[in-house]
Amino acid sequence: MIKKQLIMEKALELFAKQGFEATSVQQITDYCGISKGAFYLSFKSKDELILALVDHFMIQLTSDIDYVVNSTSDDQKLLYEFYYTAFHSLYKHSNFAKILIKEQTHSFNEEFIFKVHYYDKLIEKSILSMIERLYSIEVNHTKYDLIYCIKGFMNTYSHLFLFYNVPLDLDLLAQSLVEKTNLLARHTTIPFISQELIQMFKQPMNEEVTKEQILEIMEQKIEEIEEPIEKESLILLKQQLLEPTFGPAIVKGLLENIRNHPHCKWISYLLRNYYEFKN
Amino acid sequence: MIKKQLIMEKALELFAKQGFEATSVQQITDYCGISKGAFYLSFKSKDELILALVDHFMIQLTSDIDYVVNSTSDDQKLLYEFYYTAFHSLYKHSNFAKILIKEQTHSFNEEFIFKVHYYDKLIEKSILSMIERLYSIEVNHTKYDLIYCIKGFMNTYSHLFLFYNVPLDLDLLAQSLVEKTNLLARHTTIPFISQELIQMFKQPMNEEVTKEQILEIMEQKIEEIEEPIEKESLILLKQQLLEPTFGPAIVKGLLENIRNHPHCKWISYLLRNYYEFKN
DNA sequence: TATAGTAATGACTAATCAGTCATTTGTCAA
DNA sequence: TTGACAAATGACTGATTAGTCATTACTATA
Repeated sequence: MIKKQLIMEKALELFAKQGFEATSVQQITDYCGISKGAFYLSFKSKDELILALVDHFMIQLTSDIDYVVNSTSDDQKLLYEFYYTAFHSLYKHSNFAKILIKEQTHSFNEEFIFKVHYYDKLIEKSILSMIERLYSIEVNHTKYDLIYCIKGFMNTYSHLFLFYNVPLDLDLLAQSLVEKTNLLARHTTIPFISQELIQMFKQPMNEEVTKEQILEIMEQKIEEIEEPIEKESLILLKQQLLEPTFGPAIVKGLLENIRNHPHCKWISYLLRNYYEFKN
Repeated sequence: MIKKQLIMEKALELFAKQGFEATSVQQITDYCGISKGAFYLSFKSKDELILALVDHFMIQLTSDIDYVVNSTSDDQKLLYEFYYTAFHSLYKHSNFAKILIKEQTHSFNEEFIFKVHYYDKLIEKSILSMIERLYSIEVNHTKYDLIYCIKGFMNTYSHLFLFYNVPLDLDLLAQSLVEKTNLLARHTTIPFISQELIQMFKQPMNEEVTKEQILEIMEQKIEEIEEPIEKESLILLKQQLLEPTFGPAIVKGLLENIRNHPHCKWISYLLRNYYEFKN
């Protein structure tokens, strides 16, 4: 399991620098100081490795964004917190973000595209719930256009620190985009993404994650994790899921315990949605 | 010369569909119905082919944009015409635009990146002159931020028809982005791209194209082109460049004659800048 | 220490690729 | 018809790749 993480970390660096296809398995194993055979003990193929990377990081980005949208009670601060968190997360995982942008349009692996698309839809869902809360009905016929602009801003402005090494002033960036977003939200009268085009945004993304699937992931993570607090919190949350005994305060507290563990972000996200802890 | 165009056309399709690296020379030649050896009679390498494609299409995009900015006299319509023309050009050359976006971040070839960057700066220059004309001083400390947003809009919204097959309503798209751009231009108070960050935008791009270089390119094109009007216009313009004899009206007319020939866009751009036909 | 079972190795295979070049085919003028 | 030159061919080379597997090294228990 430790070996798997080593490979993922080292491969991440190489993929970000050279691209996925331009990086050979040999290069990765040399950089890790292990043999080629050892690589295939951890991953069935090179493709499986990149899919693991996508899951690992998109889970963090997705749940960071979802969390901030659902936990920020002050509407005045919400948009700022959203941009701040989103760019903070992208910056923290710069190498992954580079891979994401570089390989997004390369259809070398169908499952890769599908996975990225899946998480992208989740993020879109968070953004939608945020703008509906902030601008309510006044923005109803322009809201899909607005989502698209917000995602566009995220993409466009992240290039600055990802590829041009521009020093990142997170506070200023968030402030600047808050202003822009507010301007567009409050004064746009001619949306391009109209009612007709929304279909495009709504294609898949109907599959709900079932309780059984959540339990399965939890059991897996309980094995992996070593930190005592997080591990016990997970075990208790699993029991709670099988047989509700604790009140909402305890559950929320337990969720808070695991929220920042990189391996628990996904569970945290799934459970929050399951219990509908919106704020 | 005809062979070269055949290869470029067929390769363009394949690159757009599969990506540059994923397309083999064998595939291109099979698709053209020629042998592998014949390919290397037209291009020294696979890299030379993509560089030729970049030049061919970026010249058209760059000069389309520059022309519309410099020839639209009505300020009220300028921004609309800009977006309309830019997206029209991107749509017309969809296959190339796909390649551009797919390979932009892949540093497989340094010269490719350099070339794209070069034309990008030219477009940026056109945008800057446009917004300085439209909003003058009022937008002075936010103008680089505004350029970045405009380029971001172009990127973001072109994805819709390039990768999602969204039917393109050019008029609506232009209207929608005009509104957005005006909102940002007139009300932004917190730019992210500040005075300090402008340096990034100003790095290279000092090399002026000399008269000799223009003449060289013209001679080359005169050989290539068969249409009588365009050919004669080029010959006259070349004479004019060596020894000015005609008045500005004739020169402008001759420029207009060659403006829409796909092989003359670059010359047209260079000559307009040389004579400073700003409107 | 002996043994069984697991982890790790790296030489190997089969496939793919860009680019070359000896050979063949086609096209002129004499 | 001939001969000279140019255009076109495709088998070939050498390099690189993902993935395999027989062999070796290591570890823990008896």
